[in-house]
Amino acid sequence: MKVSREQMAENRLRILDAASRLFREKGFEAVTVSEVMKAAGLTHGGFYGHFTSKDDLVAQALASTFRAQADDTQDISTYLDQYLTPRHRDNPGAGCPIAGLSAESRHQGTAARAAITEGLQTQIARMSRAEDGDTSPEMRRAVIGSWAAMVGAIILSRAIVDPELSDEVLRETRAWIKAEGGVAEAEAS
Amino acid sequence: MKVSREQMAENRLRILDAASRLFREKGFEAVTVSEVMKAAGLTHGGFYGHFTSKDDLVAQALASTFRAQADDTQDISTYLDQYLTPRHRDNPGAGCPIAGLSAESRHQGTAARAAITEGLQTQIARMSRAEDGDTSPEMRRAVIGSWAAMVGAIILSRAIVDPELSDEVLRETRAWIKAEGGVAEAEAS
DNA sequence: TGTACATCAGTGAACGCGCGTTCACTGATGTAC
DNA sequence: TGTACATCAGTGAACGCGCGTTCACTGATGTAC
Repeated sequence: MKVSREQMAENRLRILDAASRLFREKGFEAVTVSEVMKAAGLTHGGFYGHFTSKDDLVAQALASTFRAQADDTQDISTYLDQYLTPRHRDNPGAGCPIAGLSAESRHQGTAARAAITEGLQTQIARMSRAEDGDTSPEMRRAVIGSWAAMVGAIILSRAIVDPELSDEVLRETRAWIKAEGGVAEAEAS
Repeated sequence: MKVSREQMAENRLRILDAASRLFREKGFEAVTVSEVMKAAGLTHGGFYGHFTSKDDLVAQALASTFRAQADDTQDISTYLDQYLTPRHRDNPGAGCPIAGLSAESRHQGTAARAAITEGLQTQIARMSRAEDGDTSPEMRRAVIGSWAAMVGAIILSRAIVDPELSDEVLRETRAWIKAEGGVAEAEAS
């Protein structure tokens, strides 16, 4: 049955949110169109009224997730402490889409990879900007290096079965970034 | 037709090598059993004479890859220079299995995840050992942090479509690790 | 404002395809004598 | 050493299943009068 225009717009958002969470939890390929629609409270047949294909959903869900993430501007040093935690590691569905999906995006379509690239670009640019609005090369370098270490540590900690080693990777990477060449240090200089 | 025992052992190795390369290139799920067997010069039907399932192949291919990698003991500082390069980024099939597959291993079976965990464990232990055979906590921390940054940088550089930003991530992460808290520094202390 | 009707968002059965897996068969291997 | 035969690695057609996608249908929406 037909629904109102507002209802349809809300359904579309619910599909995107469900897809974003499921993709981060289980990966693009393991999630089915039916599963996404069911999680959004709909049946699979209506999917193609909102999106042209599963590839299209992947790309739009990524873009939508980055849009949502860009809104909550974070203090960089508290961001690190929230990022490299068992809580983030154990909740990929609500976690960072770069950590959860950038590796798999390599095997996805052009639009999905473009969305990931753009998300990374804006994230790096945003984190590199100091409080006075300037961006020094040292700052940008520290952001890129720290960011690579953060994403890598979450990915490794999720891959590791042994809980002790997994915790150690998070803890030691966090300490290493902070002590040795973190963003705060580049900020201060 | 039946083949000799040596021929069969060689075929098994060819299947494992082809699988290892294809998995790193295209991911576990995108590679089919038929594709692996064809790359090994065989037909798909014979597959189940060597492995009990595709999951079994995934686990055994990973274990075999780590065994091969453990042999070539590397000097750590030259390892970094070889690792964070466009060459490595552009040749995942011959590249580091951790960088290529650890993110996807989360969605694989128990045996595959155990193989990844063990591979990581031995790699960290091997890299943490100084020339005199000792392992200091500082050394281990620097290895874990550097290693997370290296894996993260390769994954990000492969996800990024823009070649300039991709190169920058490799270059700046390499410089950041070296300058700010790399393994060499912990070695020297 | 009330009514008649065209529109169209959502439903659920059905389709085609490719995948992992199975199996009857083939013919070279390697063993028993 | 030579021969007869049981074994079994590899072949390729076939199977079942789940996936993405399509489509005829339903019935609430919202517009024309």
